[in-house]
Amino acid sequence: MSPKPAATEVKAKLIEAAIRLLAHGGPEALQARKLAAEIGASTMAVYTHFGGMGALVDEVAREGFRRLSANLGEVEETDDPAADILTLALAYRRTVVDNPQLYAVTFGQSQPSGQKAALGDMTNEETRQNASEEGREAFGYLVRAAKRVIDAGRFRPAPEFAVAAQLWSAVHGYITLEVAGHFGDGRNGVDHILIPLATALGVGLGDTFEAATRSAQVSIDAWRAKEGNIGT
Amino acid sequence: MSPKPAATEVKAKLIEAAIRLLAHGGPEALQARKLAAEIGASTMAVYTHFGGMGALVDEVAREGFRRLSANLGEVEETDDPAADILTLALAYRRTVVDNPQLYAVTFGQSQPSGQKAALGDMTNEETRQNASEEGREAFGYLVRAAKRVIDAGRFRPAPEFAVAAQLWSAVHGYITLEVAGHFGDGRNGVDHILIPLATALGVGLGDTFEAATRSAQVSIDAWRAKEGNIGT
DNA sequence: AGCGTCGATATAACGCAGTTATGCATCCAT
DNA sequence: ATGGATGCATAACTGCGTTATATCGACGCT
Repeated sequence: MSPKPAATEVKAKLIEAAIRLLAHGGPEALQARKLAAEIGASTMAVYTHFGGMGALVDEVAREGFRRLSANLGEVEETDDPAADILTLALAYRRTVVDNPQLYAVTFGQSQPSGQKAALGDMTNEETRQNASEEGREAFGYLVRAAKRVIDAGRFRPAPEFAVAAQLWSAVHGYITLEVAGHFGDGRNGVDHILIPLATALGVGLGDTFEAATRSAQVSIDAWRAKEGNIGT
Repeated sequence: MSPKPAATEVKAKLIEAAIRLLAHGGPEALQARKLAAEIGASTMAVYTHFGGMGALVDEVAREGFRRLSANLGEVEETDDPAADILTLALAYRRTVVDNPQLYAVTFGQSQPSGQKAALGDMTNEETRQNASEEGREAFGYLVRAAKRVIDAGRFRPAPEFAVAAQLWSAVHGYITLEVAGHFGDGRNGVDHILIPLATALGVGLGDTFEAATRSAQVSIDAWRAKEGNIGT
């Protein structure tokens, strides 16, 4: 019937369709039958290529990490590494805010309809490791940035992993809560919470208040120029 | 058949059973049929008392917030408000770590099996508001603590809501990531990430490094005495 | 006290999700 | 060219939330 459509194309098209449906209809739109209809195939496609919806969702989660990594990778390293950290934070936020549904899945915060659980399967080492593997690359950008700030003498000497983990906690926590709707509209949250948070954390990690504020302003100016000062 | 079992007892028993099953079997154990069997009733109990699984899960989420509030409320206010903040953070963490499945539901990170979505229904104002209402009380403890630190002159003058939101972001982010398994075992994460993070944020918010470190130590000592220095 | 009404529940069935069984059609190797 | 293997569509199976229906018990009124 179908003239053998380029083999593994189907797999990619399924993930692509999954992310598209996810963005529009939310997690409940992520269903085998809907996905199959979307790419003009039967539900069997899900099973021949992934083995089940669970594995497909895992792939979607990994793709989210990949896109996050890509977006963080686009942040150029300037000669002000402290500013780069806030720029990374803002890029992190933009990525998640632009597609909250995808990142709800990526961070395991939402498990669409089927069986497997988010935290329930944290005993499942394999799944956890796989997801972390992809996440580690994204985290790597923070580690690298942290090292540069320390090397520049702006942050106190410390293991860059621990410093990056603190930055990650703050930024990830902020974004999670903003997307959950706890901080009013996005612009307000960024101005009054995320930016002060990043600045304060920088100061606490060793930067001077003045230098941290100046670096933040540099990053903010670039951000406003890029994203436009109005918006989500 | 049943001698009219105290009317609204059933509702409470359902939520209780839900939390118990959740803790053991994860989100996938949160099913109408399992809940009914657990309390020795039929699935109709869910519908007469809640209207559906969605509303029951919402109630479970609220109960999670109530327990969190209760645990935060048990933190006494000492004459070192900066130490109190870390104590609150540690109590927050303990609450979540002791029952990660419950708080995955509470924070809307996991939607067991049925229909409604976590972030998908963030357009549903009512649900969002209700959940936030209960969460606001827990958040209130942070706001109050933030105000006390500012009033004591340890933090720079600032709107206490913004300060509390920054603290909340950092702590919530850390806990989320620790529970997701990104920070190795708990003790390691607390020592190398959460405590330095809280201390650094305190410094950035206006405290001196020495005072912040001293206050942190006060809180840590109390924590170790209470929880025992070995453990999750 | 008798009777009617109403609310809660058990039973059973419905709809829709993931999944699986089966057969066919297409492609590759021999 | 033929035989096996692979991908896929169809259709049936399971288990979930949910709903329809009938029944049972309690309460209020006369």
